[in-house]
Amino acid sequence: MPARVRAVPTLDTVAAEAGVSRQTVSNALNSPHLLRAETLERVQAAIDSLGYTPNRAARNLRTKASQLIGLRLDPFVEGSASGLMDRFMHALAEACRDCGLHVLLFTAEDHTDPLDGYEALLGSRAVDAFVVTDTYRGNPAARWLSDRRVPFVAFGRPWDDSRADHPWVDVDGRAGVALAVDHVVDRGHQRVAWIGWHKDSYIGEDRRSGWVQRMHERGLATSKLSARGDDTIDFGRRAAIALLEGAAPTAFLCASDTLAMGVLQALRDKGIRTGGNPAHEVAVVGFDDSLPAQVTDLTSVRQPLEEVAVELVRLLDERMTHPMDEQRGVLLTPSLRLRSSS
Amino acid sequence: MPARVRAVPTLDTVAAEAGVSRQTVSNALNSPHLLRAETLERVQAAIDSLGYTPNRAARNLRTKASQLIGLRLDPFVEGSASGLMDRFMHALAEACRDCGLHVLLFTAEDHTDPLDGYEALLGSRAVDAFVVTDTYRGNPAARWLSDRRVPFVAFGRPWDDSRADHPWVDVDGRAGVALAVDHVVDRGHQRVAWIGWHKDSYIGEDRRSGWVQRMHERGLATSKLSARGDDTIDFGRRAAIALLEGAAPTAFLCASDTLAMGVLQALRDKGIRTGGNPAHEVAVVGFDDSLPAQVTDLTSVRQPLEEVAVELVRLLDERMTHPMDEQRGVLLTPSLRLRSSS
DNA sequence: CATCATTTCTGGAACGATCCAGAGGAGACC
DNA sequence: GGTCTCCTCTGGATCGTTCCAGAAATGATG
Repeated sequence: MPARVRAVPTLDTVAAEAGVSRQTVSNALNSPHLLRAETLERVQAAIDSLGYTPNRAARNLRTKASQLIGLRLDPFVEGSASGLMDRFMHALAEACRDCGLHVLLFTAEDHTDPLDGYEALLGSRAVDAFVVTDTYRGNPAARWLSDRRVPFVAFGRPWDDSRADHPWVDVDGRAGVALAVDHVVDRGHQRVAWIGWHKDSYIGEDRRSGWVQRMHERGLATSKLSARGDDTIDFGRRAAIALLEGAAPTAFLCASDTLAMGVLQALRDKGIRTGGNPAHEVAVVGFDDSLPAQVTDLTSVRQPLEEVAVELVRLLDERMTHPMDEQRGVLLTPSLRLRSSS
Repeated sequence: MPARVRAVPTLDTVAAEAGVSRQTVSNALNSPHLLRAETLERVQAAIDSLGYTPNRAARNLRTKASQLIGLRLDPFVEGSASGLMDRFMHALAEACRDCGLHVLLFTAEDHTDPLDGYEALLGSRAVDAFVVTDTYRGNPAARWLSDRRVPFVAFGRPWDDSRADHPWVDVDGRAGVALAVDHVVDRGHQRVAWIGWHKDSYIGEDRRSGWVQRMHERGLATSKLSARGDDTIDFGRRAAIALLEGAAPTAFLCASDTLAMGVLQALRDKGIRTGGNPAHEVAVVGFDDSLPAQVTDLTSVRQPLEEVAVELVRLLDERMTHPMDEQRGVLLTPSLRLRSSS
């Protein structure tokens, strides 16, 4: 004798229990205002007593929507990753929950193809929209998705595509670095150096411009105080040494925590103390507030990823409900996490 | 005049194009061996020319499966997180791809409730199974899911539940620490200390047992060489100082990179060099190979998360296709990432 | 009371796939 | 030729929901 298994309740089960029609139960869930208060109550009771939950697949089929947001994970680059993705995914999942959405992760089979993976999910209608994050060096996916009228939102500005008209959210790196300049200058530092990335990095130049602009606004010179190179600890170290032997800055602002780690090493090797007092300490500020920054007590510019996620989902939601509306980008301001390195 | 939109192709569209029935197209995709070679080719051509992709929602409805694996993200704990989650999610997404599965992220509304979120996804049949990761202190979710016969696999042993019979994958922390013992002892260290977590942590005691056991196997004493406390940098620092003033170890093995960071700080403060030579250097080994470890050049035990993910998905896949089979746990061995701290 | 508008509820059709039972045809064997 | 088997292919039913058009009940109005 087979075990008696209680069948999973459906709309019809609930309808029978409540003594109404299938459609009325559906309305109780999706448009409760259409029901008489007394009926609604009865249906609710039936739903509760049976423990009914609508079947997602059936709903998806009928409404042609999956309530899923696709997020492509690109290969984890050991060491260079600042660990932001972890925090970002948490924030995104949390933001999605409030709209009844969920995040679906996928990866490319061919990581060198920036479009791989999107088409399959789209064709099978497995996701309603995408969040595109890999915008560090231009973003082919953005244009491709745009051309196909696929709903998506980018984390990162379309630096290299002035025609782009998709919604995006980004963090104002320039403003973040300006904060850092103010911070060290307020503490009395005057020779404030910049260690950043190569000139072809849009993000790098944006952050650097915050340093240049704010330094000039504060009446300070920037010449001979700047270095550009790879995003490695080693470059940070070498750049710091070279600068110390040249213009002898008392503060270093870096385009990344990685570079800042190099600066800290250089200072330690040279026996120079770090801290905020320009008289006998050198200040160091990083960017991203990564785990290493937190651990080494490094002051760092922190991206408001939680806000970013909320804005991304808000834009997506608007895009999906009112596809017509013009949407512009959203620029959020980072904050400075003060620690003992400055 | 509305824009002419090419309708999304369905099975019927393809069937008409290929001059066969709907079911034949379905078979071409799911059971190609049932078709005559010539027919298969014709159907394939039709599929390609129309750019047909099966609709996921319809398939899910009919087959009562979503091909989605649920993964609950618990709140991101600033600082204490070792950043493993990032690498793990990548590995999991990648492993899922090879089985035609995808990862669906979700979060709890009430983070203190270890079961929150599971029921809703299960009731709506939005996911087929779960991967449960938060097994650091017992795991109520495992038993709850087990009782409901929900397919799931745990990353982490069921330490506290001997009756548990669900499949799991874990990393052999004891073996990892034993590797570390061998490493430093091979370099000539004899007084090798352990800095770990409180006694009530199963994982902590497991790792510690690797130290105790292997030390004794190598004929070395462990008494007065051990400290247990919170998983903080500060405790690591204080424990190291206390030990140095007592049994004066020349090597420190730590239950986490966080603790190891504290040890490194203590050594630096005391002007003691780190490295592998017991004559004039103190060796330090961490656990998890986190970003800070990589950045500070700390030798660390590295969990094989990529293998873990593959095994998890393999077990899930087996569980879903042969629900009857008994399944046991899988224990994977970590490796030692050698760096300059030892 | 008759009429009409409004609110409330109903049941058939549809979404796009797979399950299943069976039809049709080719070949084997007596 | 007849019968039986095996290989291919077909079409109706079905999964559980929402859309839609219209029916029934209710209330307002002359």
